[in-house]
Amino acid sequence: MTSKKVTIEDVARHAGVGIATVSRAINNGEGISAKTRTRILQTIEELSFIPNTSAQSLKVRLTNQIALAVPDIRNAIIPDIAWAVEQAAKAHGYRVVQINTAGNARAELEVVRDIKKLHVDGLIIMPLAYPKTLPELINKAGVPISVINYGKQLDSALQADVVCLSMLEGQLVMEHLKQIGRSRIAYAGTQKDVIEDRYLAYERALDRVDASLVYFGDDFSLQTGTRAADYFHGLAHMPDAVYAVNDMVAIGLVNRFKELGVRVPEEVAVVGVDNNQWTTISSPQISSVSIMGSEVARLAAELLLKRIREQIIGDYEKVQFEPRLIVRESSVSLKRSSMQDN
Amino acid sequence: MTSKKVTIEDVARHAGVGIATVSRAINNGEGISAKTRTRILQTIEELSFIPNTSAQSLKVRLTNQIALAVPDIRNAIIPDIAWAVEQAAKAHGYRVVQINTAGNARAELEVVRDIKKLHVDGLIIMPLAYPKTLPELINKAGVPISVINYGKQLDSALQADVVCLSMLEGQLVMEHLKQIGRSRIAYAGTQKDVIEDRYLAYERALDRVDASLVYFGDDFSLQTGTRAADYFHGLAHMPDAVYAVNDMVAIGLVNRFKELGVRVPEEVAVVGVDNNQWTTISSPQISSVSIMGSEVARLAAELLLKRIREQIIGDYEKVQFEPRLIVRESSVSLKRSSMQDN
DNA sequence: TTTGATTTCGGAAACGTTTCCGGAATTATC
DNA sequence: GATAATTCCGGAAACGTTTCCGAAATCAAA
Repeated sequence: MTSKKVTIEDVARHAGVGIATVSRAINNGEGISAKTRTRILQTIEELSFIPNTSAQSLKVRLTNQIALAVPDIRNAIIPDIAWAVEQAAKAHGYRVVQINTAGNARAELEVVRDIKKLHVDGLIIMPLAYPKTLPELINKAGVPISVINYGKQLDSALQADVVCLSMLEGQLVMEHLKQIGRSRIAYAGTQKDVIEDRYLAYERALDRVDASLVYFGDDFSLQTGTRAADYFHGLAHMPDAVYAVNDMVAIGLVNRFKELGVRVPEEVAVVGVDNNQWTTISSPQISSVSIMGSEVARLAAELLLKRIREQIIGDYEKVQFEPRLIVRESSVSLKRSSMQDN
Repeated sequence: MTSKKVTIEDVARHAGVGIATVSRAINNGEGISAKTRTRILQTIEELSFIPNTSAQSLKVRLTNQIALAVPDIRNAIIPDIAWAVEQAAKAHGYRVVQINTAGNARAELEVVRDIKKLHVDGLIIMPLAYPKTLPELINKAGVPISVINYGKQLDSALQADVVCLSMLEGQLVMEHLKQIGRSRIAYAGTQKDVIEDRYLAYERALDRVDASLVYFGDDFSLQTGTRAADYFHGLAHMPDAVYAVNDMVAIGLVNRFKELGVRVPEEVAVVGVDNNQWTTISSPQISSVSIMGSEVARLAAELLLKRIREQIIGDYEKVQFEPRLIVRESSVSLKRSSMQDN
């Protein structure tokens, strides 16, 4: 709209140099004297020249963009993750293109299969559905990939950097609930294979699973928590504790229990996972496990960017963070609340 | 990594045609027979050829990308907005690059000033700081822009599509509070010029403003609400209602009031703005104003994409959505709660 | 000064597309 | 079956950079 496009050639002509020299000036290249550089920089300023990114990308085969594929930016800790990734990327001069897979298996496959179409130098993916062929596609993607993994144990031969929790969240929760003397422990979450490890930890912690104490909803929403509470409340013999797959569900549970006149934590203890900001706002405050979303995301981004920058192939990093249990009112009654395990 | 790059020339050679013809096949171009097209498409499949986006962009001057600049993806309704924009963009074959301005005036200016560097066909910006020179920069950006406006009345000559609320949120809240008989109405928010219109509505609704009833915090967080509650509670003469700039602040307020033994809504009514999902989870549930984030965002995206597609210049749309007040427990005691104004 | 070593610079060839334009092949018309 | 009208196709010129390579200019050493 504003006038005609000004190119590197215009700059060269104005400054009385060759285009190669202008290019060198732009990219802090070698072999250019200080004085011509400043002169060129100055005429660039005057003409308000902006290098054409497409032409640059075409030549250098790098776009300075990475893709971030998450299930749904609206959920739980994902905004934190998106934020952390964007910050890290920006610090390295990279832009982030957002992709929501809706936790849809096909969408997850598609994004890695078609990653080449996306015009990016790398991909950070946080899977939810973990479709069978995902690892295979990752291995042949031809583009550096970092995986943010909250769901499921992955093949250690996966050709991608993987950052995850140590998968001990569930164990932490279950140990805590047993330790405070609960014996009829229920589970509330989504389909068992969605965040598999959270559910598997539940099974592992019990001698035998009472199927009536397991509630699988459609998602991780507040509503799932609400429905789970209704379900448990309708049972002939209610649980005395619920391990919720995340804080949203935990809050939904607690809230509905309150409405139903069930006392938390006296009659039912509830513990969530994520340790999001609402845990301290809910009443009672929610015991939860901190899963360090920002740290995990930042590291995933750093690893990816390093791999891109240094053109590393192979030698993939597998990093685990340790979750921390934060005990609050929903699992321990007031006098002991707000203390924190280590 | 996987083999050498396969280009349009390889496809042409394999299919025994010219590259121009391959290009036509890719782009559903005119002047190509059905049979050669299918043949070419087939060899494209065989060679798993992917057109180089940079080369295309260089030639066509379009990148199929738009930028979305928001204050902070972690806050309030912004995830909803990001989601809606991404969905709309995807439906039109566009990708979204995320930018967080942190509500920082410099960052907001920078993103529109340097939009050309961003490699995008258009920009959706949701300002927060509204720096003085922003409109001027928008006018000379040279790239289509949609503004998602929640903060402040904008010059109607602004050369951008603008989607916003009708700015009646504040008025709705104030009318409601007066109607339920409150007279000492307080305001809790951020600096008055940040979401200016929300505060201005407060002033407009009152004959005179009692400065002691206005609390300006640092942000819209739960903490700001908590601190505001402490502040109001410390007053010699407490307010009997608080209009909170958003739900986060409202929830922070309600929660702290509860801890301080102040009864909501009997002693103090609290109303927020945003109508986010936590309003119904909080206890008491929060009366709030729905600001239709998703609808606003979707429309902003559609307008932008249309402008890009049809290369429209000028003739800018200014659309307003009407907010709706949702009355819940934090402003009206239980028996009358959960009803809904129109 | 001359010579040689070292900087600094410019021309031109990519990079992988799209698209204009002219020519070849096909179809329609008589 | 010849000609005209159409359709289909290919060559080649962009698009705006980066970078190789050789030439020119500068500097150091003799």
